[in-house]
Amino acid sequence: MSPTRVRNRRATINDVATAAGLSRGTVSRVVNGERYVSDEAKIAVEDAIARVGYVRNSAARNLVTQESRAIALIIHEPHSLLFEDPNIGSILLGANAVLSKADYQLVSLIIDSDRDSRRVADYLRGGLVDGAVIISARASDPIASAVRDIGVPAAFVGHPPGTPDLPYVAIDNAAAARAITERLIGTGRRRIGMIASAMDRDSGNDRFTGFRDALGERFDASLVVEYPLYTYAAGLEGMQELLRRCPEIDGVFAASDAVAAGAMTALQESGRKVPDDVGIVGFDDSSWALRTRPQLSTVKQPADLLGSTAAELVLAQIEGRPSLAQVLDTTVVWRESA
Amino acid sequence: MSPTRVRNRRATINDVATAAGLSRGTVSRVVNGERYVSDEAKIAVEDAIARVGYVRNSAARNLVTQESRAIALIIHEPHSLLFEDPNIGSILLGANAVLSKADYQLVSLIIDSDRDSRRVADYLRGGLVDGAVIISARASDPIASAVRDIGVPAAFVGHPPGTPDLPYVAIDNAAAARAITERLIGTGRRRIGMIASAMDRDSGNDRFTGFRDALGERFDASLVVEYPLYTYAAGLEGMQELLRRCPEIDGVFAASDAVAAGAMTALQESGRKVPDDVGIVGFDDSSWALRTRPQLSTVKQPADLLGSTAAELVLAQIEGRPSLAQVLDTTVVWRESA
DNA sequence: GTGAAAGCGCTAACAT
DNA sequence: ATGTTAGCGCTTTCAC
Repeated sequence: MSPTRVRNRRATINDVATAAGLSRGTVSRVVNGERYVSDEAKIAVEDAIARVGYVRNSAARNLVTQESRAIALIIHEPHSLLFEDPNIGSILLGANAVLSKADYQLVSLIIDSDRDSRRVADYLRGGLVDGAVIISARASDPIASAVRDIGVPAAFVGHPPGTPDLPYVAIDNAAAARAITERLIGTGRRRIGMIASAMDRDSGNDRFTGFRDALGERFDASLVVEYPLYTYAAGLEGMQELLRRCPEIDGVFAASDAVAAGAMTALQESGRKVPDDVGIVGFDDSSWALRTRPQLSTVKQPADLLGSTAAELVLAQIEGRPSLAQVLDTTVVWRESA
Repeated sequence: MSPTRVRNRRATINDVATAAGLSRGTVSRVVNGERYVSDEAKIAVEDAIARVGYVRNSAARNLVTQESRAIALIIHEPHSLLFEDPNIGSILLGANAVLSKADYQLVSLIIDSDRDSRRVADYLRGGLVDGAVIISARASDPIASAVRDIGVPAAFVGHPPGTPDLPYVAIDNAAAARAITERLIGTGRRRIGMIASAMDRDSGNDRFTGFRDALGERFDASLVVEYPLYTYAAGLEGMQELLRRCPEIDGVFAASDAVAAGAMTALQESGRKVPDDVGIVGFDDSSWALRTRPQLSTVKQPADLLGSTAAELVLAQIEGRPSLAQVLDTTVVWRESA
């Protein structure tokens, strides 16, 4: 049962004040743990709070303090990708860890329609959050410019072209792709292809660029296939297509681990051995990489650090500290697939 | 650039009223799209809003209306499981679709520490949301009883033992497990084992119960291994252990598709053929099921419907309609793995 | 150390 | 159809 309290109405600070025989001001001071309250008053208030079952109304508090101590994390992903992408969970957890420590509530808002997009923009505009991190926005995502217009402190994870000029955290996809492609070249592969994905996003586009640059003159556009999403299915089909175009292909860079896993299945179904006949590398170092046989050589991307850094960028802005874009390091993890 | 507005202060309804030469009341009516405003006034207000750059302050509005038009979705999962579980994304999207249509904002709150747990409880208590969906709470999860105590309209996805007496949506895990196990028995398997997972949750526990019941007298406890999480790794290790205990095993029920995929890898590494030597079935009909070779026979669980139904249960309570627990149907999807 | 009072920005009931 | 007014529940000067 709930404590004795006024029927049909949540107890307010006034009820507490009356019950404690003190003023609202004093109750407020106790509730906010301020100095200058006698032990006597403190006890009386705490006792009264328990008796009337008081809990503070956040709307009222936010109204007067003009802050909410909440940060939004906006996820705008195509349906299928939402939880197919192992990075999202890590980014979320990374951001939550930082915000939690700073005593901010992380609220995740997902955008799955234009209607959502508008509602989320209103949510931000209304002052219900003090800042926002925008995750994996596509190029020229309307929510991205909305965030800029609203003027709420914000940071992006990733840095798509057309993104408003706001702080971001990203990895250097092109450099990472170049590094792993060079390493693949170093194993003596002669005909190297790529299964590119998500070319409408910075990640997909830059990974392709890095691949092309690493190959230089040896780059062969006919050995590149492109799919809209980073999925296992894309890898499966893409590899089959590549095999059709060039049966002698002996090296493949897949735009993500999921894609690489699909490609490996296609390779094995075609009777080829990995890495003996064909070497294959992925990107992410997600749990996919350990699931394939042989295990995948891949690029390790610090997803949780991406999330925590973005959160810190937002906090910095709120506190008036400088908040600068950051590019995080990646490393190549070499296993058995190439 | 932002529109002409009072420096260093967001425009309020008063600024709009002054600029339009009308009263606050009229401005409020226009903003809320109420009847009884002349076209003339409407235009004047809209014009003034644009000029001063007015956006409504949600805290103030929520304070007077005593509602927020937001619903929380609380995710309390162990780290690794968070985005390993393909159902979560679907549940989220399902809930979002329903709430979006009803013009409610879905805010996802993740609990990853005790600190988070307290903060989320405060968030709910503070009146920042009008309702909550609690997803996959473990048995006796403290947040579950907190939600009950707070008294906010709520619904659970899943129905762990020890859960407060609140509406929930679930599938009948035991019945589904029984159905697919019986089908496996029907293929003539003699030594059937199970890789159980997450026995501290209703899903894991009930799937085991269903398996045991289906086998009846033929149930052999030594053919059951148990792991804390529904993961590929659990399947891999679990299958190796089962093979060690009983090399003649010819049928396996894995508690989830991810587990089944791991088990299949172990089986293949041991030189066994699926389904010829060993038949294997999973649970979820997630994207995992299509990724294995051969593809998995499994139980299809309507994850998005779980989310949308839970959201409807919450809306029903808010609107004072009856809100009853629901058990959703599952179906067996028979493919090639057994 | 505590009380009184003003006001955050908005809606809604009541006048007119 | 529009203006006036009284709060919503809280924090925060400013007195004392």
